[in-house]
Amino acid sequence: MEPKYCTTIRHKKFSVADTLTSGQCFRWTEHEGRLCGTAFGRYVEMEQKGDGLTIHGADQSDYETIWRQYLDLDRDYDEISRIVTEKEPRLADSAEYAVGVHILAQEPWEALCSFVISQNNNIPRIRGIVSRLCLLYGESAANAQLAREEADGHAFPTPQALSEVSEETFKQLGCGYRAAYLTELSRRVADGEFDFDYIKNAPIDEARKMLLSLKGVGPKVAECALLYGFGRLECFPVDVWIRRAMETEFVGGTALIGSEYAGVAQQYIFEYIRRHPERFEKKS
DNA sequence: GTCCAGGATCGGA
DNA sequence: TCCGATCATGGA
Repeated sequence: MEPKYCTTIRHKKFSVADTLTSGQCFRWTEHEGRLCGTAFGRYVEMEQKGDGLTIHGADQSDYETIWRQYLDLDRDYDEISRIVTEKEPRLADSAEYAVGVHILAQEPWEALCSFVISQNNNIPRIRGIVSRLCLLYGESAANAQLAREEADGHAFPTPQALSEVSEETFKQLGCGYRAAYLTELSRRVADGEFDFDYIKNAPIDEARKMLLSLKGVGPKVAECALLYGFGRLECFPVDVWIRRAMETEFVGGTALIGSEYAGVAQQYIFEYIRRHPERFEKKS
């Protein structure tokens, strides 16, 4: 597929596969070693060999204006790893393990909506729901015909598009009790009640308060949306897995919470758990 | 059949 | 303020 853009990754430990399959977003699929999907209206396939990254379907302009920021390639994660480990030495294993995972700069609406769907749900099922929403209500990317899975070639639906979907339809698509949340959420956002650019730059507690005013958005979903969709790296989402880790590995709390890169540390912990689930299985 | 998942809401103490 | 029940759904 043309065009394609090749670059050398500065942060050599970066892993595009680990980053895109780390539970931050629910859209990318892997085919023959390529990560395939649509963001910002463009369908691309990403391929990494060592520190070489090829983005099939993107030209230099796309790279500079979209993918470089989306993958957070200009940030020094070695330095962040050092900073968070210094603040919390018990994190050293996780940080070393997961330093290849960057925090994605997703579109705010997609992150917010995806994590409303994620509540009390599991990742495969979340991915299925998101995929169906994209296929049915998301616009086709310009080169969507190249997509290996049809839904991968569709953008995440806009708030306007979802505001026209009935609650009953959301249920039929497997959203369960979250259907009512999606209905109200997309209507309020489509009505312009939320200025995402304002939330992006607002004082963090004000940003939290605004998101928490949405039905279906509690503390965890708000933190995820802020971290993955609004670029607020200090946010620290606590799900059942992180809670278990706090009860075993980080007894007594951690100085990380509230610090500048708490969200990155959280992602390192999550990644560590994800790769060693047997160490964190639910206690009976 | 039971338990669980990147939880939030609600009513009652 | 805090706590338990409840909320759909599909996989283990």
